[in-house]
Amino acid sequence: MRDVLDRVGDKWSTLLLSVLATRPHRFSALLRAVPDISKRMLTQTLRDLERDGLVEREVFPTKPPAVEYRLTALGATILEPLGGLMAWADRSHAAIRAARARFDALSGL
Amino acid sequence: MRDVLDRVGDKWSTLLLSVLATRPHRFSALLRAVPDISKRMLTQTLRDLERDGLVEREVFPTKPPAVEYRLTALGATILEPLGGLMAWADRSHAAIRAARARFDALSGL
DNA sequence: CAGGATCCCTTCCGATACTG
DNA sequence: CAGTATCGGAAGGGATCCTG
Repeated sequence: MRDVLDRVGDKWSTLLLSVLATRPHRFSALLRAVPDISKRMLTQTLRDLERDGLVEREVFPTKPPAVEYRLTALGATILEPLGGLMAWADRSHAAIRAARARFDALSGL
Repeated sequence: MRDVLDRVGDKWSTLLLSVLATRPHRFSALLRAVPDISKRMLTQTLRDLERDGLVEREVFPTKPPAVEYRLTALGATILEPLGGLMAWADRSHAAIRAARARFDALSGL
């Protein structure tokens, strides 16, 4: 249970899942689509998602090789609950930032 | 957006929110209700949740002091989307574990 | 192009001891 | 009871270089 949510809670995982939700992407396309992610973290996060069966990897034996990543059927099922959470975050981020500002102001006294 | 999900992705935060969903708890009660959390992490996680306005803290000036933590109205609103995700995790953990076993078996060749 | 390997710095976090 | 303070090991993750 916890390890499942750990993956969802991972910043890069959620971003990658939402990028792949639209259409399959190649490695370098993901690198461009997700600014600030390093090659290292992209590789590692994709491996984790693949290991969990949320993403699948297809290698085209061209020269130079191309690799495409896409959501699996299982991976597609997480989009709805994940979207619910992102919608909540979107609805609530103003209230959260206000709460933080209030808290920090009181702490700074 | 990311920092909001970071808090949700935090293992202890989600556990504390679901414990507090039933009723308010005192510090020591939370310590007992969430096995394996250290005093340090409990304090820190509660501060973060309080800072974000999801949890509120009430101090009773007794001797020795008692402190009660409860969800705020904002904190209560996250329970539904969070529940959706936990339900997904519950539905999918078998498939995920199977995918992991398959992946690890192929990696070990 | 896609990714493995290495170095190294930073952050996380548990254990322990102390306080109002 | 409900914390705070400090230390030290473990883990996260960026930068860089190398390869099929």
